[in-house]
Amino acid sequence: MAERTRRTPLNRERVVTAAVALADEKGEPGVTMRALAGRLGVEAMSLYNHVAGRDDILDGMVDTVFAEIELPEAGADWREAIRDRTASARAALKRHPWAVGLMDSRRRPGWATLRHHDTVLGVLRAGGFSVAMAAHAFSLIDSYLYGYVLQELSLPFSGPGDLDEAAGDLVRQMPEGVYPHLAEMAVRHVLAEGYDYGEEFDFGLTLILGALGPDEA
Amino acid sequence: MAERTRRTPLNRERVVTAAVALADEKGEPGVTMRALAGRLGVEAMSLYNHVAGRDDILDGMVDTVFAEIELPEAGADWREAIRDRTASARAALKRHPWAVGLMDSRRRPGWATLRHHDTVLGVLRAGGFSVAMAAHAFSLIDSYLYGYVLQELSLPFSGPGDLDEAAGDLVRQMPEGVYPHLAEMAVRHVLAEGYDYGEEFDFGLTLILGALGPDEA
DNA sequence: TGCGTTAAGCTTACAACGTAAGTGCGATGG
DNA sequence: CCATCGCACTTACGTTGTAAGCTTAACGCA
Repeated sequence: MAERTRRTPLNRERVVTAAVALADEKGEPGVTMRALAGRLGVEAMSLYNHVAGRDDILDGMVDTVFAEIELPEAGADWREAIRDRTASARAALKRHPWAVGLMDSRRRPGWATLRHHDTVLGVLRAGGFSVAMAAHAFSLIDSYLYGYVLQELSLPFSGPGDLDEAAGDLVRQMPEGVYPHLAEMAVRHVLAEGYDYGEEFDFGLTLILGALGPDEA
Repeated sequence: MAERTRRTPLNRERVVTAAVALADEKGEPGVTMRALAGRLGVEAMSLYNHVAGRDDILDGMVDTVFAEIELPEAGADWREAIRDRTASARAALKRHPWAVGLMDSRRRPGWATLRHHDTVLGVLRAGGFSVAMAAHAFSLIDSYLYGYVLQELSLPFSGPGDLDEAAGDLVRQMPEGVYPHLAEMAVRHVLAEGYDYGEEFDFGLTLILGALGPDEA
């Protein structure tokens, strides 16, 4: 009787949540069935009572990330709404750096993902976009968002002004004059004081949002 | 003496090339050291005489994809040049669908990658872009490109007008009216005759290229 | 000609992975 | 009180990347 609540019951959500935390700490390959089970105080095979397998867990993880993105309010100005939701999405994707890498292998969107996409489309439609134009805008904005984060993650430097070790090696190995424009960019721009790649994002988003608009045709 | 050329000698390039072919056929997880060795008529451990390990092979594969992208000619109009190279890049990334998924985990660009980036920067600089503006443009264009391909690959349909099985299930399971805008988009746009997601790409690229330009400041 | 060095194959072995199969226990419902 | 069943457990298998060591063929030089 003293052990009535000896352990909180497992379920799919608890498994996926633990998997997200584990991936945040050790990266996506760190999410092994045994490690995940260990963190939940359970043996590996017990997880199969709640999820279909590792792949199912990865699907759930991606959906969890989408669930973290703040949905825009329906009433607001569409540009404002898209800007907010894009910032929130970018933050979520950087908080869980494994998410972008998983996206291209997941073919089954979860309900949070669907809900998110539906809401964004709703904002555009409410802003006066035709169905076709909303599709264009949606594709363009999200392509930019995902692609930007993808590049951000594979950058050889992490913060303003500091290259990491690998990049340092690379630059040092670069024979003089072979990649002149790359060298110019590195020296005169990226390594210049105060540069932050994060600000690059706003430039592109502003350009895109400025050029986009509901069609009058 | 009859066996002088009993087998063509192995080297890093042959290993990586075989890995690319294997990944094209079986996907990235299909590239196992044993399978790869088998295709080269060799045992798994022999590969380690030519590459540092599986990770090194993956690095090489990504660089191979960049090597396949046609470099723009230096003299041409920058918009034309960027458009051509973007089309070539998109084709290469679709020819090797595993490449985008690998990009975010590779931190060591190969020389083909560097050469490619350098040439693109060169085109922009020659077109009159300042260093800072070239960085903006480069980031924006490539983000769009990679993000677009990423989305394209995770789409639940493959060609115009046909959903694949998983997507069919999904649409059927969608409770009426829960994702109204998604449903509208599916019915009135995506599933409409003649729709091809590939054309979506040009819309975004044209918009971006139209809004970009060398700075006069 | 013969010998030492070296490059690049080979075999063996191991820990860690995902998961199929089957066992056992504790709570719940008739 | 007993049957059922959900859920965790143990065991086991095939596959993975790769460390360690062995073998052999080619080559430089005495």
